Amino acid sequence: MTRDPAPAEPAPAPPAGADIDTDIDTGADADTDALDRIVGQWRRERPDLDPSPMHVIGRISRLHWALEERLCRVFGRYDMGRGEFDVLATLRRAGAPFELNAGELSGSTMVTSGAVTKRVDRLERAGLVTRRAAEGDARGRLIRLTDQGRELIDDLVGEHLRNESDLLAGLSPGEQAALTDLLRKLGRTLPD
Amino acid sequence: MTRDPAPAEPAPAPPAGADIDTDIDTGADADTDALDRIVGQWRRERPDLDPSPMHVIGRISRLHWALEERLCRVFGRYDMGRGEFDVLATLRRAGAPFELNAGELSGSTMVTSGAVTKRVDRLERAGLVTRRAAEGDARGRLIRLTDQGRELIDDLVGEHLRNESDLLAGLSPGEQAALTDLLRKLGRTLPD
DNA sequence: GCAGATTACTTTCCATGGAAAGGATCGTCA
DNA sequence: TGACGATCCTTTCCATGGAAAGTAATCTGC
Repeated sequence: MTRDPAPAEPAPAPPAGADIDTDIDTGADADTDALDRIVGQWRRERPDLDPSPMHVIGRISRLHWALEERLCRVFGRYDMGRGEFDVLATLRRAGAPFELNAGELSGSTMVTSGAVTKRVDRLERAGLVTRRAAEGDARGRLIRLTDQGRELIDDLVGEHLRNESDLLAGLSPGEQAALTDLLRKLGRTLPD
Repeated sequence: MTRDPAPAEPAPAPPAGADIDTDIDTGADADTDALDRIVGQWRRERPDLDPSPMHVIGRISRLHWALEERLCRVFGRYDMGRGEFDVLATLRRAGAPFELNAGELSGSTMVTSGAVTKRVDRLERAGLVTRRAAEGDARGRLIRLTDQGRELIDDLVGEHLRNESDLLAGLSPGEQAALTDLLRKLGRTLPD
């Protein structure tokens, strides 16, 4: 078995439109989704709490996983996982000579240095990157795309972006821009 | 070492405001962030491609992880991981008698049945849930909150929602509602 | 010029969850 | 009624990545 078919949420729960007084019509209609149901359940069970933050945070989480699943299908066609893709893409977009040290990769891909070591191990074994000591500092390791790695990521990124574009096709360009700005602002204003 | 401090993205990259012609002012200013830099790098390296979908999808991914990290701090104060929290919260919001079968938990929490088994194992060991056979169908297992589990999740959810509310405090109620609607629409219109 | 701190990466161990096989039970239909 | 397939959960094995210790090289201050 791969995945249980999910018999849907148990409780009925009310539709629940916009939960916050100021309602801005963005063109998205008020259809109910899994998060509306979850928020409705919380309203019923804990009327003393305001579950409305879940509308944003829960949807970001669910969308993340839904998108990730679809993106990884493309990576899979190239026998590649998300982690390897991130490393190749980071090296590629850094520009010639497509070489970064492990610390830069760790920072850009937001994983620990240990994870970078393992990702690079796999890519090196596949012949897509090489590792060499940095001149002048023998502690540093420079990871560089091979020609084969460069070709692969150049193909893959094209398909990846086509895929991403398809995934967003339900939103108009204006909606995509509005969403971008709201997400950027949320990221900038996160505490800590 | 816990996490390398990330020496920031290597290339400078242009500021890049809204990439899509129709620009809707949502109040978020045009400050540059990590994704603007990434998109700028791709524009420079692959001017033949349109990297703008990354503005939405990349930010959803980054925000997901940033939020997750902050949410898990609260769970950690209760010696609890994200997976256990999800199970307790799902049982709690289902309402009395706070009992669901493993399949329902699997569907609601979006993990495989195997993962549910392990999460429930841990919660059972901690005395927060019990497992019993469903009457009428000996294959089914009913997972139910104990009183202790109910008390814990009732406290924890309060803190969790306060935390989520703080995380969104940088957005006005109207912006939160607009973001909710856009995310809901994106979720509804995802291909597949 | 060298001891101790720091840096940069690797290694080891562990936690989590997916995939797929396994086991028990149930439903169906001959 | 009993065999076969479907369903529901558990088990096993594996992949991934984090935490923290380990290792080697570099820096700092004296």
